[in-house]
Amino acid sequence: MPGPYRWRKRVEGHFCRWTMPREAILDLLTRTSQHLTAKEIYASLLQLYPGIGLTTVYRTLDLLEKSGLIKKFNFGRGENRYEFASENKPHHHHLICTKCGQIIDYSDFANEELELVKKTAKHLAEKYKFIVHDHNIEFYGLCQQCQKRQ
Amino acid sequence: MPGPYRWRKRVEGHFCRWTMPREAILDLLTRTSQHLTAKEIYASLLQLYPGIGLTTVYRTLDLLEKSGLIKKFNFGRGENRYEFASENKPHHHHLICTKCGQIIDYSDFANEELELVKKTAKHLAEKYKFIVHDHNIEFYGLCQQCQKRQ
DNA sequence: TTATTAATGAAAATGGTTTTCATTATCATA
DNA sequence: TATGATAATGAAAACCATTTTCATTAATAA
Repeated sequence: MPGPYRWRKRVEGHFCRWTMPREAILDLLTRTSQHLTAKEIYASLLQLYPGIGLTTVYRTLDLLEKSGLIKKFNFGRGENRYEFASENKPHHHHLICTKCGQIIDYSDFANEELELVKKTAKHLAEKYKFIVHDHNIEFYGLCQQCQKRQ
Repeated sequence: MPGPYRWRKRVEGHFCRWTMPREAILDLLTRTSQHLTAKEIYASLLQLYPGIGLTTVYRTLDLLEKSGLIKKFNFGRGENRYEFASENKPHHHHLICTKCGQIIDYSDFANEELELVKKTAKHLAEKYKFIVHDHNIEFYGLCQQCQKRQ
């Protein structure tokens, strides 16, 4: 684990207390490009932080999500997956292979997409009086490898 | 339950045998505009078909989904929800209230959206050698009622 | 009508996630 | 820099949607 409490300042106001497990979980998510499950995070941290509990991982992920620092996704495979959400990180969506579960981030046509999304959100706000906070776009199909071994 | 086996013809080729539970489940999904869970379907059918088992509901939903007659959604609330998928039914997506879970179907800007989706799918096929079979767009936010009682 | 075997339903198992509760550790205050 | 209030933790149990098992039932081809 890196120097303790590197994230404390970035996180101020969101939490009563900043602790080692919280630091470790957030730090791991900022360092990976993968979309990890709670169990994967737990397994990964267990090496550096033998005392950590899976319960704490779930609780911390919940808190981090509620404070907007990470995003939670369910790609229809039974478990939730998490990724770090930064203002700096480019807006992106996901390609999901329905065979092997591989997830690819893409951000192509982000401008056109954002334009349509904004327009739609505005329209929906008027038509349904629905306030849009977030949106999600995903494509399902087969990745290159799974096409071959089909 | 309506006349038995009304759906048999529409379903030919997808199943070895067409049975009462299958008829009842598919029929229910074609008659509702809601996005039902397995348990909701089970509870609803129990009145008309007292012998039915929840296991059969799950198994049938699985088969119906695999044969493309229904679609499965996970709106991040722990259970899957199902809706009838017909060629006649207009292409639509969902607004999900993050507070009460209400789901609204919308199909505004369907043409523009489909255009962008097609273009993106084609681009992704080239760039990532990924074959797109399906896509999903959803907006998360607050419905009118939940804005008031916020 | 019968035989084959797919489909069913009850009960048990599974697996991701949440809750409970006694213990530990953070941090504001002295 | 102690200290005390209480937030956070971890282990175990509970929860809950879904899947599996297996003996029984029922659909369909012959």
